[in-house]
Amino acid sequence: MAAAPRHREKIVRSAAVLFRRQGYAGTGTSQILTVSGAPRGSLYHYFPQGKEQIGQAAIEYAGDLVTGTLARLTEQRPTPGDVLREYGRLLAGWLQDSDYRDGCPITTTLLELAPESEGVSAAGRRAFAAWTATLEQALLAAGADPVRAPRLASLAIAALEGALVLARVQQDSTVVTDAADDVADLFDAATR
Amino acid sequence: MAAAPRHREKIVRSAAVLFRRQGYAGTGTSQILTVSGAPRGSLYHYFPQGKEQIGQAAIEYAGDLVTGTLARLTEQRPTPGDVLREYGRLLAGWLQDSDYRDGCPITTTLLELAPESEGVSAAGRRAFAAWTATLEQALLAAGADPVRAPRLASLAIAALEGALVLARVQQDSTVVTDAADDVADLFDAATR
DNA sequence: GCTAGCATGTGGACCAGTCTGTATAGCAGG
DNA sequence: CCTGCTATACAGACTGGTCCACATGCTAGC
Repeated sequence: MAAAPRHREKIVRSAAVLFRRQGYAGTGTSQILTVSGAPRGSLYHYFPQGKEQIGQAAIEYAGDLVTGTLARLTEQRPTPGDVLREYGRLLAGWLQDSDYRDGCPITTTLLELAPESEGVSAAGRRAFAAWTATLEQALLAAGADPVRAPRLASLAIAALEGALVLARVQQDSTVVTDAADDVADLFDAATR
Repeated sequence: MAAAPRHREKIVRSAAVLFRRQGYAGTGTSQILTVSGAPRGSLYHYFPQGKEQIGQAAIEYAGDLVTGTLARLTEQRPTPGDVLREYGRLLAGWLQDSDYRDGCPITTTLLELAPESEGVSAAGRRAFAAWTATLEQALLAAGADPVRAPRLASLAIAALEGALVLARVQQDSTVVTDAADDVADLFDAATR
């Protein structure tokens, strides 16, 4: 080895931030390079398949962050309903703090590339699966019906995902906390 | 007047289809022209503010189609819950028929441009407002609590919106019908 | 009722800039 | 000295947008 690989991480992180705000096609590789401070050579050294591979890496990176946050909340909060309520509040706060620019970190890229790009679709599938699995485990641990749990978990992710779109367009994050609270009530009812 | 304006409509319709599948930035004006059969001059004749104005027109066009569908269902189906269940089935069918390419017709463009582009954001706001208003009216007509109705309507749109993203990535439309059915049960409970 | 003039819309050539991706030279560390 | 990485110059395709000559069909004036 030589010259520590300083740039790979910065490229992925910068790409994730930019894709989240302006979308995949709306973000040029040059912009990723400017923001990350990496030279073009490094980009194609780490990502020989080019931009699409960066899209995949960015989704994996951002997806893991969300999974980690959900897992942490699951440990901290007493019930699955409270996990969801708290996560809704977190999302609403981030949205407001960014002037309604930072929505879901993977949705935009996925909508632009899925199902056309297989690699990106697979990364998105893994991310969504991990998120729903985390909620599903929490529901099962709280005594929910094994048939009902996965469906409720998917509903929660879908509702939050959609609420983030509405909130961004309406520049009002109420819909996010409201949706989280409503589905959380369903969680409560299913684990009582 | 002279030379009947043949091309405007075709430009908007083609743009709506393309934006829905590949996103706004991922669709070039040349592609819109090829698909619509219009010449470049016509595009900038009808849309002097260029591509962004087409994005706005495409959102208005697609938004009105959805509003119309929801209004029609509201007349045909006995309860708001049944409207939602039926609409979920329609969406799932369209998604499957298009090999999971045709999701929500306005989400992708909105996520790419909102809140940066004011015109596009406003068009999206109007579309979402019309959709939720249609469901809200149905809920109120069925005797739902005036405080609860708008919130339930927003939840329904958010859940469907998010479910369409999940379904497209997972190439499985079950989540759409499931989400619609779950929220429809809430509609039923609120109008009983 | 003819025609000149005019607004509306068509068709496409063209431009400057940007895009993704390639090629290759240089550099640091084992 | 060889390998992993950095750094930059460059290429070809394509982008959104401008411009202008031309076709079309209504209307005012005679």
